[in-house]
Amino acid sequence: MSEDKTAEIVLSLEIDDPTLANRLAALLGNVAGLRLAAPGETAAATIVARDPRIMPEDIALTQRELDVLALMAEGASNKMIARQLGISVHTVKFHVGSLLDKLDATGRTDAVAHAARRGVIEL
Amino acid sequence: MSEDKTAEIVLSLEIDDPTLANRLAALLGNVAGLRLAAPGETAAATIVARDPRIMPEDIALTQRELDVLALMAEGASNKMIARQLGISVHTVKFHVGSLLDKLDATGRTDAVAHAARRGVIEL
DNA sequence: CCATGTCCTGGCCACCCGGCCAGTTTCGCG
DNA sequence: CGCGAAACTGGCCGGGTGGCCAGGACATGG
Repeated sequence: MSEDKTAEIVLSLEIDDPTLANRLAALLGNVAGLRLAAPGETAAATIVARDPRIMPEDIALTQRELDVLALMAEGASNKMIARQLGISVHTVKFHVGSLLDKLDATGRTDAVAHAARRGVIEL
Repeated sequence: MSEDKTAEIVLSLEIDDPTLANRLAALLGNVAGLRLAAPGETAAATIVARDPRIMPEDIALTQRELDVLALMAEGASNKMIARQLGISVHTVKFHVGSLLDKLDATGRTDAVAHAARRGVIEL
């Protein structure tokens, strides 16, 4: 494969909105140095709709809550989290409770899902 | 706000690789009808590296397991899943057990996280 | 100095979860 | 026609989870 610096950049277009997709395709089709990927072709980059990571405002979580949240996302139990952070299980429960509250979740699984959706944590 | 059909499409560029990012920025900067988003600006679409959705191999999950998994990601309890799918809690547990096994997870939270990471489900 | 917020800990308890055992039905494939 | 895979159901039980009560320590800042 030629690693030519001037090689075309292959872009994959994954936009649900047909209008936006067509306009982008038309626009990008005329750009020298760019090429839209053929179906199934491996692209260097992908154009997706919006970006879920761009959050208008992130939730106000304390450092400790972020610690607990990160370990929760790893599937750690309260006991494991307690050991990891060097605190008691009760304290972990306390932080988990705050998390459920702030993230508007019904359980730890829901909390991790919400946090991931809002970009608070990176899965 | 002018909802002109010919308005510029604002693109956000989120590429870690500096080389690729610079080349794309240079290329796209000259395209009429396109504009790169200012920091913090809401973009119509985002350019990301590669595509996380392109998975070398997806896990072999049965339809029912996918049903259960989807509801798990919504934070639903076994009881809620059972009601939703019209099956017994025991059966839900059965499917959850298979899920934990196939996804190599230690609990339902871990299972959802793994599934999301591998693109099996969309958070 | 006292209020506020964060972090930490304990006990108690109903409920949920996951793993174990067991079984049935239905379906497609060889 | 058997045989396995998938789906479904049951009981049992130890341990995990989440909600409630209570309290204390420590730093920031009004």
